[in-house]
Amino acid sequence: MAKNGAHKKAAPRANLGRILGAASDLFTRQGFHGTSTRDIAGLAGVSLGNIYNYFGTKEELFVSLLAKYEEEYFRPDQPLIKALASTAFPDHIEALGFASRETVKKFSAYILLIYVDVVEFGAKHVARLFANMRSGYAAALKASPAKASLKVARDIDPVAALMMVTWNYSNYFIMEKLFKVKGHYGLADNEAVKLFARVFKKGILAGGEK
Amino acid sequence: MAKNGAHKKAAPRANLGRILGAASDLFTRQGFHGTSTRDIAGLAGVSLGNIYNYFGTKEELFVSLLAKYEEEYFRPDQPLIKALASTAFPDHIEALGFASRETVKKFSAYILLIYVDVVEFGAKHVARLFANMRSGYAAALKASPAKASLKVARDIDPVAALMMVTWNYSNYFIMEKLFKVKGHYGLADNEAVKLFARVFKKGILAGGEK
DNA sequence: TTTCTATGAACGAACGCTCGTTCATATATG
DNA sequence: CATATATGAACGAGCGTTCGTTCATAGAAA
Repeated sequence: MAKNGAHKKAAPRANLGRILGAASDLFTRQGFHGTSTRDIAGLAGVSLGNIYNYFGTKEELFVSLLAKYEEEYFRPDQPLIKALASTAFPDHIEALGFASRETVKKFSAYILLIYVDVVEFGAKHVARLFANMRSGYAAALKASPAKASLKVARDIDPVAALMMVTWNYSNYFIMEKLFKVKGHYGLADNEAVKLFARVFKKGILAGGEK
Repeated sequence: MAKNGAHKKAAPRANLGRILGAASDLFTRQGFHGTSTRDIAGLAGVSLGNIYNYFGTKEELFVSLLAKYEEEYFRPDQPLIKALASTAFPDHIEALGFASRETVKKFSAYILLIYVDVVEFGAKHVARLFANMRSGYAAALKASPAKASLKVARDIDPVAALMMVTWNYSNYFIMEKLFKVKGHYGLADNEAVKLFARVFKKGILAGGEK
């Protein structure tokens, strides 16, 4: 950071990161309209007016936050993206479970901001994300090392099955994390991951035991 | 020195319902902090001050709304509650799917208000709802007409399986309805219900075909 | 019946405060 | 110098809430 020598000097645009961090903290805890620009400036340790050197409006700041997280979320090295690309679906379903858990933990702020957008903006800024959801999963499956079509039952669409598994896991951990319930199934995380994988592989009905 | 009021003749406490209805509309569209008491009074066709004849504070109005919906949601004649009580789990898994769809449609306002609470109040008012979730499903299963333990594979906890099925369906339709994506799996509602039931019964892997 | 009193829903101006945003100004860098 | 960054007072609009008041109605008293 300090590429300049002995003299004290703030890194250029250092306050940008502080503003984004403070806004993320507050928006995720009190929502958009429940957070004031003075709150953000105060937590960031920055003057009120300085926020407007970086963002035209409060909503623009919110949108920038969403964009920043989105960019990070979909990078190939992030847990769920990596798992979707490398997992031999429908083998190793558990791997998708653990990747979902890691992702929800790592990106809980992002997920909460998406909920904020749904609640306070009618999903205005995130609708695009969900509109083409299926094609992302289809691409992941196509690039997958295993031939899913061979191992998935012939009467099941592999893409839909992959989405079902992934979202089941994600929603489970979202409920744990965001709704602040610990073990709402009465199970530890690993046990829940194993249970879901067991059901997804062979079904609930007796006769499908391993 | 007051003005002459234009009083409408109406049933006593008739405005209570109008206030609750307007608040529900607005809170679900703009969130709690994004909705002003003047907005609510205006939409309800009621004076600003009159709101405070019924509710001590704006937050109290919000909490009353949540309580009203909760009471209605858990009545025995509501679709999902009825389905959980009467369905012979794990038979007729589809019935849980259709009941979930009906419930999400009928109670979309309630569900959105729960999200509002999560986003703007840190789940303060709804945490209790989720804390003892498992016991509700366990009770439903106990009162179920079929002996679930006989038909569920021996290595699967029937209560957890019932929760998994129900929440999978609910979360699917919540995403359809609240996030405003139509057919995010690329399937019509009935097809999605059938697909999920198929997977839950016999699993994804080849060899479990019907 | 008529008259009086008590009740509480309804009103909306007003209060004190906070909101998002702007702007004149200051400072430091290059 | 010019440029980028920072400050916080100031602005006007809007906020949740309060409060003095009006008035339709109900019941008691005559």
